[in-house]
Amino acid sequence: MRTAEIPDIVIGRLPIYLRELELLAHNGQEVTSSHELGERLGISSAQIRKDLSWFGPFGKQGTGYHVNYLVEQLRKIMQVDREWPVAVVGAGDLGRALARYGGFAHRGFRITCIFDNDVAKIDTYVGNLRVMSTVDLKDEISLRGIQIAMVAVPAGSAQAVTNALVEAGVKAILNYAPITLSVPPDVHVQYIDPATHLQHMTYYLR
Amino acid sequence: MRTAEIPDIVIGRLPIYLRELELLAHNGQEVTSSHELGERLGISSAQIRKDLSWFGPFGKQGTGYHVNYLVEQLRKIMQVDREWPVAVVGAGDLGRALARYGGFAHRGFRITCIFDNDVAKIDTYVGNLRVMSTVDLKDEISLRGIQIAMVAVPAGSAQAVTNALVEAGVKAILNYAPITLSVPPDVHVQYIDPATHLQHMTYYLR
DNA sequence: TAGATTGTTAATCGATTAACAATC
DNA sequence: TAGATTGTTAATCGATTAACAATC
Repeated sequence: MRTAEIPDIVIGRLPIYLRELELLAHNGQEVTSSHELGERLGISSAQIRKDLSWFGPFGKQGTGYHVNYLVEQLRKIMQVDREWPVAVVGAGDLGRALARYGGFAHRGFRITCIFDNDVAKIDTYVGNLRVMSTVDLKDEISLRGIQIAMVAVPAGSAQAVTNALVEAGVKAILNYAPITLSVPPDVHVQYIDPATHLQHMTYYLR
Repeated sequence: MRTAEIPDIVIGRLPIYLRELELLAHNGQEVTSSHELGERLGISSAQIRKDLSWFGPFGKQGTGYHVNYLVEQLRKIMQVDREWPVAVVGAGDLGRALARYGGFAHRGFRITCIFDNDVAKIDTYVGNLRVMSTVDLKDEISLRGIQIAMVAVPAGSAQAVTNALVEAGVKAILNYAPITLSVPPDVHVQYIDPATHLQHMTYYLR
């Protein structure tokens, strides 16, 4: 049962738990505990148990959690027990790096198309992907039923690109442009802006 | 006065405020209000006023905030009223994209060196920067007094790279490797992992 | 002046932690 | 059994919001 009242801050920690559990599984570890997981992630064991308990009892008293089982359950919960097609908009350095990044394949995602508005880039290839014109963005994305997109265009074009994505039916946007996007309430946006992250830390430097 | 008790969650919003104010300034707007800013950022006006009030009174009743003045103040608070040298570790697609990214220059940062352990990459150039061997990482970074680094290496090397950075005196790390790092308490880490961000959103997709 | 908006307080809301019975 | 660890409750802690006097 997916209850709507689960806090978003809890949802945001699930991928971190999953990633660490996958690492444990990769190392051949079969069982772990909230204490061990918390230790490795810098999170309290109580918080991990509380977060998981929103979704069901996954552990055994005295024993802990079976790593593979918990991985499987978390993948189901986050719906990454499948492969989501993802569109990249922008075929600059960043867009091309994202399109070629090997880290998506085993985590539920596949980049299936890339767009740019620069005629010098259209019809060039990034790996196996032919760069398409943003003119065709809306048709291609809605035709393919793509729900997830990564925006890697300059700040000045990001809102227009976002509007086109939303019109095409995209419901989740990972935005690399250094700008806050305006989207309808049913569209999710996550922000990645390295300068913003760095500025968060410079506050603490002496 | 920089009081230690200011919540980190407040600090994390300051760069967002700054970014939006810089955009307003760029558009030639001279005055704004907590209401307008909140509207644009999807944050309540009360929260913006409360956040800013940790650092001083910056506005005028009835009028709001002078954009340029608030930009200036926020830059001082976050210490980005200067230029921080930043090291990039990893000269793969991502590391090179970061080293060439034009978005740092006006936000307080300059990439001043890039490292890789691949002999095929060492001594090649990324823009003006010569790729240096990770063998020299510790000496170069401590010699130059660099306090900020971005880690763009595979997950398997990220902790070792981090240890070297910490030994060299780095106090702020922006980590692109999909792994939770272990660092001393005086070292700050921010995480950017696109797959994690995407997984956060797939939970909500239907 | 009248209208607008700040800075701040107190109230509300939500998240984290501590503690422990249940039980493997 | 004895030791360990979960799942859950209640208490604590912290963050957000509402409201408004002050004042531009």
